[in-house]
Formats: sequence, C-alpha cells, structure tokens
Amino acid sequence: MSKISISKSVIKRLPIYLRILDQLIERDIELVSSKQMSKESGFTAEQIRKDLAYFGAFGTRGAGYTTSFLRDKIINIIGLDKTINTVIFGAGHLGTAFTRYNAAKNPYINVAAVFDRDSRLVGKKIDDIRIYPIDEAAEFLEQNRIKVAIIAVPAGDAQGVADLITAHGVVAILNFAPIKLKVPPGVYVHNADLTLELQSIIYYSSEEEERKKRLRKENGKDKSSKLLIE
Amino acid sequence: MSKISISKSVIKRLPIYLRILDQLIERDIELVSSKQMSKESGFTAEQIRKDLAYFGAFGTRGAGYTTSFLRDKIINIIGLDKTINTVIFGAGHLGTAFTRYNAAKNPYINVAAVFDRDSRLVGKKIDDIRIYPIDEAAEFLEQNRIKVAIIAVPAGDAQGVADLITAHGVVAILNFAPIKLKVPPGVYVHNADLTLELQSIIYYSSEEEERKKRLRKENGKDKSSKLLIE
DNA sequence: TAGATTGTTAATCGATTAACAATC
DNA sequence: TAGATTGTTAATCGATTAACAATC
Repeated sequence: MSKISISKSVIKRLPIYLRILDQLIERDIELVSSKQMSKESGFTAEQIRKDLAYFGAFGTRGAGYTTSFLRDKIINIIGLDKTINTVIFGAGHLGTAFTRYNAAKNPYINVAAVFDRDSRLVGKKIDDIRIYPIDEAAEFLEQNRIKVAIIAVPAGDAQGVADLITAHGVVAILNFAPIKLKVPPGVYVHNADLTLELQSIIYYSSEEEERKKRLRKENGKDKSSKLLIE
Repeated sequence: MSKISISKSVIKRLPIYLRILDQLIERDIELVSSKQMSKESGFTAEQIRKDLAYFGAFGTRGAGYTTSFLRDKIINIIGLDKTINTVIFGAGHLGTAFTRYNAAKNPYINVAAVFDRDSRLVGKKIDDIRIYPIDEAAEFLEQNRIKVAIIAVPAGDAQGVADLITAHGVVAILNFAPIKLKVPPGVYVHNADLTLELQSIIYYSSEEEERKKRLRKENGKDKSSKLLIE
C-alpha cells in the first residue's frame, strides 16, 4: 500500500504524454505504440514505457496503448480528473497573459480568480475572470478549497503572497517572481523564472557560435587538425 | 584545448548564482563562501563549488569567492559579457508581458525588436521597443546578427517562425508555443510551456492532499499504524 | 503460429554527495 | 600555527538505456 515516490522527471513528462494523446484522440486515432509517442515527444520509447509502468500496465502487448484509456489513466495520475481551480496573484502583464493563455490552452485547469493589490484594477475582468482585492484572497482560498496558485506579482510582494496563501490551504505554487520563496514544509514550489531561462539559453547560442568559428578557422588552416575537434 | 561538454543541469544553475552575486554586490558584500551561496540558492555548497570548478578555480581557500570577480567569470562563461540582442515573435499578451518583464528584470539581455503578423500592431511600441511586420524579420536578424529569439506566437504559427529564423542565423530559441519545434541540428530549443508546468504541479498538490488525509485517518483510528506511514 | 509491442529486469551512464588534501 | 574554505577525487545515488521474456 505504501507509494514509492516517483521522480520529478517522470512527473514532468506526463503532461506531455497527455497532450500527445489529446491530439491523437482529436484525429480519431484509437491505438498508439510507445514508438509513435516517441516520435511525437522526442523521448525514447523505452523511457515512455518505463514512465507509464510506474503507475500500472496500461498497454496491450503486441498492439500498443488505447489512446482514450491511457489518457484517462494519465489524467487520473496527475490529478486532473476533477475540475481544478487555481488563482493568480498579480493582474499585471504576466498575470493577464497567463490567465488568457491558460483559458485558451489548458482544458484541465480553470482560473477561478485573479487578485491584485492595485485597487484601480479591482472589479475589472480578464476575459471572464474577475479581479479581486488581495484582502479577499484568504476567504476565497478557504471557501473554494484552492490548492494551487500562481504568483505573478513583483519580487518584493511575492514572499508576502506566499505566506498568505500557504496559511490558507495552498500546497503548490507556480512562481514567476525572481526570488526563492520560503514556504512551510510540504508545499511544492515550481519556479518559472523567465529571465533565468533566457539567460541560460545564451550559453548555448555563444557556444554554438564559437564552435562554428573554431571549426571555420581550423578548416581553413589545416584539414588534419579537424580530427582534434570534438 | 578540447572542451568537455558541461551538463545542462550545471548551465541552468549559473544564472541563479549570477543573480545571487548581483544581489550581494548591491549590498556591498565583497566575499562570499559556497556555504552562504548555498543558503541563498538552496543548492548544496558542494554542488556550487563543483559547478564552478568545471570552469576554473575562482575562489580563495580559507576565504571564499570575491563576489565581483566571480560575477565577471560567470558572465563570461554564460556569454553575457557583450550586449546580447534578442527578438520576440508575437506581440500578444505573452509577447508583451515577456518584453516588459525582460526590460525590467534582465540587465544582461536586450529585446531589440518584436515581430507580429497582425498589421494593426505594426508600428506600435511595447515600452520603447517597436513592433515590426514579420516579413522584415529575415533582414533584421541578419543585419543585427541575432542569435537568440523568443517564440510567443500561436501554436499554428510557431513552426513557420522557427523555420524562418533558423534560416537566418538564430541558433537558440526560447519557445512558449505548445508544440515540439523541428529545427536544424545544432539549434538549441528550450520549451517554456506554461500549461504543462501548471499541469505537472497539480500532481504535487493532490498527492500532498491525499497524504494528509491518509495521515489524519490513520492517526484517528490507530496510533500504532503510524509507523507504517512513509 | 508469426509478428509486434509491452512490461520488467539488468547494465550503463551521469549527476550529486561525501570526504579530504591543499592552501589561504 | 590554527581555523576556514576551496578544489578535487572517490563513493553513492538516481535516472536512462538496453535487453528480453511475456503475451497479445
């Protein structure tokens, strides 16, 4: 009965499998092999089979996986089977973008409310979602049993928001603020720091560039030295 | 002379170290130990030392690291020493949010232009950054030797944009569109799929919830069975 | 039965952690 | 010299890959 803990790497791949299955189902494809899913996802077929096998034997040997059945299983594993309500803190550009993006692209998760400190924004709406003052957050979270929240407020306000929401039932946070949040044990924080992600990409762009330059130079000078490269 | 390839995990941590150093320098702190950086970052001191050691011996035994010296080193390693110009495709909510967010938070990278298909947006500005029609992208990329681009267009347009920009010198892409881009070999793509990240967080929220419920139930019924949990 | 593909176990690979000698 | 902290090597841990028996 005791659950072995599944690694983060596996959990991160599940929504990707889910999206692929959604697309296949939309195209009325009823059966899929790990090999086909490998092509769509870029992960190896072995890895896909192994990931799924952590949770059960969902396929049919010789045939593959029934798309709708596997989709339902993954929805269940992630916990997307019941309607998930989430709230966003911060109605700035990022909060607004995320709210709209999510409404358009995420069939499994509903943004129930947006909270902002700025009283001028309160009462307005992002699409159909109302902006509330932050003082009403505690009550809203408790009444609606919100477990997941998105933080899209300025860095200076983020820790305060984190303290508030973890005190009122939130156990998982998607954090866009560029700081390391301190949260009570058991609360899961995923940092989606866009600046950091962009910076680390630069490494690959310059490396690529330097590699090419080096290659050109070496090639021009001396063909034999090519063997030394890589 | 041959460069051992450094793992992605290491590269992803470098911008975090950089931010911590920036903050320390702002507070006029001139020396920092791996232990202190560990506290700020959440990574172990051993890991920080090991990460840095891949690139050289930047510290002083017995003392620690000189903040400004280490910052310069990391800036160099990532490739942020010269001004990095990037461009964004898509002037929708996400593109706009990212443009503004980057201008405010990222001292190392400049958004040089935003491109959009929608002619009504062309000529407008996001902060000080002008929106151009997508037909002008090829020329702009070449003339300004843009190596890094951000894709924030609808899923259906993303592959087309990727084809266009990789044909004109872009070698690293931050992709917000929810599809797997096909790119020429050597081009680095980092997917920042906000929907997927939010979905995978749900797993932790429900697990946490179930764990708590289980715990409460067990505790109420029978104290001795507590030992079986976890 | 023959062909295909899963599920699982074993082997490999890579990344993190621990330990400690070097040295400021 | 004594105390502190790095840089590096070795040990451990975990994740991916390979192989193949099970079975549709």
